[in-house]
Amino acid sequence: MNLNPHISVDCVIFGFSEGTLKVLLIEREKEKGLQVGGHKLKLPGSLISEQEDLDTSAIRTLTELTGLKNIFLKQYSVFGDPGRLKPMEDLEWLCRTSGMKVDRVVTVAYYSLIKISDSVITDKTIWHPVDKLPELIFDHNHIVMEALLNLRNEFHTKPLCFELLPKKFTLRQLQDIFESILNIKLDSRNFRKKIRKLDYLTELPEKEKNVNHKPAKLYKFDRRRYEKKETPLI
Amino acid sequence: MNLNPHISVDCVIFGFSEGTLKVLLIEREKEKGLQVGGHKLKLPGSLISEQEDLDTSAIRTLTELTGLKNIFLKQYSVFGDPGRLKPMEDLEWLCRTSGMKVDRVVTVAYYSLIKISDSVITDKTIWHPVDKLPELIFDHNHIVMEALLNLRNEFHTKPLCFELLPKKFTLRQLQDIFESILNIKLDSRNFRKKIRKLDYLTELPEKEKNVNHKPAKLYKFDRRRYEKKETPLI
DNA sequence: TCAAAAGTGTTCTGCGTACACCCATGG
DNA sequence: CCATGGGTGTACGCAGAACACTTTTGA
Repeated sequence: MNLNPHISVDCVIFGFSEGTLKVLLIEREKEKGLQVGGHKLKLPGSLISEQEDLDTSAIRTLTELTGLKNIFLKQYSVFGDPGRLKPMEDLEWLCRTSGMKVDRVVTVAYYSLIKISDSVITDKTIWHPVDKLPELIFDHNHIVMEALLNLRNEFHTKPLCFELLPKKFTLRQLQDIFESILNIKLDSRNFRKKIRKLDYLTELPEKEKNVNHKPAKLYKFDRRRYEKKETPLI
Repeated sequence: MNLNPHISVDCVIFGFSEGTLKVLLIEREKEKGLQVGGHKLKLPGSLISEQEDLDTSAIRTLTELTGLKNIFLKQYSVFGDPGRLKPMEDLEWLCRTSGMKVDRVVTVAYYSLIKISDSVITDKTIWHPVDKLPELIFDHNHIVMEALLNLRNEFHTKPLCFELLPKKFTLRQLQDIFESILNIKLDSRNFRKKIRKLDYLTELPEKEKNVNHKPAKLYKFDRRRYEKKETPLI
């Protein structure tokens, strides 16, 4: 496969567990003989290949590096500052691993939001809380922060929350997700009132089990019905 | 100036006159000896130069090709389909004019919205109504349509409308702009009620002149006050 | 019987919407 | 005095926000 050493793709994969939003990072291989930057983390991404569309490159790269499949990636920005491939040791690492003389790279950035529990990922990957990221290589911290802004915007209008829930879920779980991703508090009476009006959320004839409090009803998201109207959720 | 033959920028400049939304296009030079595609139109754009940031490249390119200065350009998407440089005669034209062996180009797209009357533009440029564009080179028709979607979205939340109005304007002018860009009808009583609540729109002690009907009051947009709150306009 | 979370209804306020008439000017 | 567009107010319905108590379960 022919790489194009001028353009890359990077994927910011958000996930949700234990009430916090996380990003999927990759441990850059520790290299002997090079002290600096040995253990840095990076986003899954790579140079694109010559005959591939950008979106396809992003999807393939993500699968190769993390094991994730069938993920919808949204392109949200491009980063092309001629000085973005700093510090020097990061650039050297890139030249070594790609086997190409790399100079300036414009990167096309994608993001997605997935359920951590479902995802089968390789052992080089790490889910790291977004709110206290270490220093990543190149401008990847910046790329993550921009993705987060985009995610929050989309969250209001698209049914992203259901990506994070099991098929059957309680309204409390749904509310928790809104609260922590958007970093707000919601009144549960008002929240439920609003939810009840959405005809694409259907109540199941089942309840939670084995909880030591009143068991909650289970609901599911009916994507068919949702597609018909494009109404903001919250 | 060193060109990078792998990455380009393209600018979709929208303008408004005679009640319709227009795009700024450039006549590709008619070339003798080449029948095909002689008179095609294109967006202002070009390959980026090696040491320049993407945004800077876009601004510079726009000025060079159209004469427009001090325009805020918003990056909204990237187009990188390996087959986008079709048809063949368009690609040949690009190689000839850039003097480079060009193969695949990923283009970063920007858009903006300006007042046509103000703009000093060179004589190779043409303002063309968006709703009946001819066939442009490469995938530029597609790039324009994507820009239009983004423009309409932004129009609700950002004070873009004032870019299209003179410093002093009437509420009718403002309403006309909303109606035609968003392609909707507004009730003028309700529209004015809403506008009156915005404290960053200030009434001037002046009126329209030389109209053969009741002259309208003039208003101005107070950007200072607007910056303090980021409220959607409509 | 206790702890813990589920579940429910009312009131108030502000916003969007529908709708019809008089006013000031130039010709 | 007429044509033209400027300018205004009211009433209704819906949605968001504030707010407290009862219910069901497992331990």
